[in-house]
Amino acid sequence: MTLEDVVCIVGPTGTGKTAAALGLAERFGGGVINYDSRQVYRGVPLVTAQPTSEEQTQCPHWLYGFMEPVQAIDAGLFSHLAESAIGEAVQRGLLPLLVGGTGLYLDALLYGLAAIPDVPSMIRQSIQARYDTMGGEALHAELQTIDPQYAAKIHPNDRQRITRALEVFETTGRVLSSWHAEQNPQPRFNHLKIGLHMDLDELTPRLALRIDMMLKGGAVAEMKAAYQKTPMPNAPGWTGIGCMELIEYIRDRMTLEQAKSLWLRRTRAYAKRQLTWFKRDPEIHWFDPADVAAMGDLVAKYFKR
RNA sequence: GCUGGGGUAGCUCAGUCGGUAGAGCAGGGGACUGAAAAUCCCCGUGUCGGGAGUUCAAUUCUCUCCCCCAGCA
Repeated sequence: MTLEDVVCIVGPTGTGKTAAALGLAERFGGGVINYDSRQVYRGVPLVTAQPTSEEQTQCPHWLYGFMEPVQAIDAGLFSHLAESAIGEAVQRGLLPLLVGGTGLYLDALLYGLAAIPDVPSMIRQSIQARYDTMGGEALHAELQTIDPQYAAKIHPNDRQRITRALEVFETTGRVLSSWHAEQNPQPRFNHLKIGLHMDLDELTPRLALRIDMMLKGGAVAEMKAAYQKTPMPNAPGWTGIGCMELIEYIRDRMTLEQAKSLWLRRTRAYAKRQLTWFKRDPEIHWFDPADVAAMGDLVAKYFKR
């Protein structure tokens, strides 16, 4: 069985991935599939920088704004959904263009995940509770005895990874590093990664400008309406940068100025983490974000289209 | 003008019973295998407002000057 061709557009937030994707879609007859963990949520298209409805009419789009804010998404669910979206696009004769910023989701999709079953919420909750009462040191020490290999890789303060490792062990009776070891790293698609490169100094003013544009475009009203429908500050859909700050403002816990400056700082820090993540990926071909023609030439050459 | 509180890292501040100083945030670097726009790790020399005095030694005590804040005039 031959692998499907897919183009992945990567890079930090705010570099113009949407524009590049639309350019490539036009040239090759493509369909855009989202791999951004926050743009899947309904009700906040502006704040999460989803493609506008105008942009979405230019070619078919998948996986934008379809989840309810109370629903949680994770790499496994995403990978599953994206796989079928790719299938649909191919069936329609379109070149799938994966666009987004969640590196983990892209890896999960391209290389697959270990077949770890879902963790029952009872188990998750009890481990969370133990972390709260006993602390990271104690649970890390516990992990050290059951899975020294994985424990060595993570820090006692890393609550998320420690509790994940323990809950997987409790659920499956197997240790996380053994699950990971059985994975085969074969790609599941014939993929080409195109990176839009921009360093932080250049990106920062663009991010600030984008926040201003979002606010001018009605971001507060959008968030207010969405929050009224789902008035839970901790809903999974509200964990995106921008949402959290605007909710604080809406709930009168912050001035708009405070919300704005926090929003920018966190966006910038996020962009930096993305840069770090993508920087180490040798598969990525880096481009000037504006040079869509050069990206297209590489796509043409690589896939002989 | 008077009284009180301040002037310490880019910002907000802690501290030194006298032996030249440290947190949070910001910033820089990094990790990342089912919460990932998450979670986490590493990196801190700065005329301790200026000047003078006491002292072996002052950012720390004293005096003085400058600046900020609050209150009183």
